Amino acid sequence: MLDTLHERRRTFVAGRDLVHQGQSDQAAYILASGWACSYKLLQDGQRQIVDFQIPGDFLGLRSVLLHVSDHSIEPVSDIEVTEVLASDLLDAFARTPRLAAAVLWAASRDEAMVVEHLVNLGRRNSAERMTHFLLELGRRLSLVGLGSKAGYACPLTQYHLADALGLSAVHVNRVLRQLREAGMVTFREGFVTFDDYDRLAVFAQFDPTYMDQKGPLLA
Amino acid sequence: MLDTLHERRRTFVAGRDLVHQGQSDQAAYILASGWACSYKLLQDGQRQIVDFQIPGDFLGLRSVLLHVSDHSIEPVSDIEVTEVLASDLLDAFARTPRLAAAVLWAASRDEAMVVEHLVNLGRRNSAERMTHFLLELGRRLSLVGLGSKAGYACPLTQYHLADALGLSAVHVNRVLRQLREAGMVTFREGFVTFDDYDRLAVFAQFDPTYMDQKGPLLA
DNA sequence: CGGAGGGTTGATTCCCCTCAAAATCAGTGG
DNA sequence: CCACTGATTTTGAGGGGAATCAACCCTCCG
Repeated sequence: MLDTLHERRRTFVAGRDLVHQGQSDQAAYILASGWACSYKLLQDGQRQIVDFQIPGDFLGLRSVLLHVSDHSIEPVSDIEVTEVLASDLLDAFARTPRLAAAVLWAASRDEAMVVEHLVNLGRRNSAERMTHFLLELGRRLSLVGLGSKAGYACPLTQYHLADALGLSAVHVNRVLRQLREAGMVTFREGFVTFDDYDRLAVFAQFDPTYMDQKGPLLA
Repeated sequence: MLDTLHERRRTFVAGRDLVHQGQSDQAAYILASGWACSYKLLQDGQRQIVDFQIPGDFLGLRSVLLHVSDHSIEPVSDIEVTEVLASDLLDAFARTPRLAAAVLWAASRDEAMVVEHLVNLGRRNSAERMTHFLLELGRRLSLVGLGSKAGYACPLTQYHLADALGLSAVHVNRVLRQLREAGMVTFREGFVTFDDYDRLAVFAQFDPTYMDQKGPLLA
């Protein structure tokens, strides 16, 4: 069923937005390779990154369901996606209720992720926040074979981290140094290396149950 | 269709959790009267309130869809709810695809709300954050006839505000005083009064488009 | 070879936290 | 009717974490 949806394959270059805040009648995409991020801009130019998307993730699902996009999406690296037209998706829901249930499950999982980010911003200090973020990303990448408890390749800049964690880029740099010198985690030259995974997990109170869902409910 | 789901009516007293983090196979509820809040606890005892629910809102939808609850729900005041059993909801999805689409839309709207809270925590200072929060609540209450641009009744304590906004209760108190003395908004004795709505909206960069959705897409 | 993007470091400032103590208020039982 | 208790709000003093401002470095690339 899903295969019939995989329509057009497209590529986008790093830095040029796929979706703009306020845009309507948008298509959704499934990310085939590369990384992207979804973010919101404030009027004064500040931005908050809501989440990063890695291969296998949906892009812009909420934009389709709400008819209008409340956020922008930027490719972090060059990316390949397969486009899913809104109309096709809706038709598929009507013909295959279980697909709707599956998408509902996926949307809930996304929301659980955003909720955990909210906790991260609201109640953890900068070092815990950074650690939790890097661990979460590692776990997600592991699930699709792109990482392990040793580490992973990571195309993000320190500016990306700052905008995701609600910190300044300068402070991100200091926190990374602190974590590196403490022998906990190293972020350098496009790679994240976990120097002491277990200590990191305790330090950040990292409890991954919110991302390890059993899969869609059996309707 | 929805009416057949409205099963048991139940009441809960303020302060005693309806749903516990980690609980599985939970029912969902529709809030008939009173206020509730969903929150997550950290191991060190801090808590982050994710959202408040007001009459008409769904409670615990995500818990049902994910089989297990990643958050707790506490009644802020005494509340009345109607219980919706998970099994009934799933049956209804199978029989009425449009209902699934509608619930998917509702879930997306909830997520948009959480995303805005994320921006609030990440990129606004305490006064802007407070203002934005009070405006959002006012708008939501207005939609169900419980508020206006003049203000609304609000059962929250300053501790609730602190846990929702990622601040300390002491600082919440100072911010409220500051806003009151600036002639912008008054939070007192269970009432929020907007003293200068337009100035507040500009100050907090409050753009309510993320909550004014047109309704479920027509499948 | 100049420029842009990204990373690093220091000095200073300030927002918000923590600790501490009162004041106010609602409920409760004697 | 009042003493007592606990929850909530208020205010002050002091400290610290992160922001801001300002350089400087490096690498890559047209």
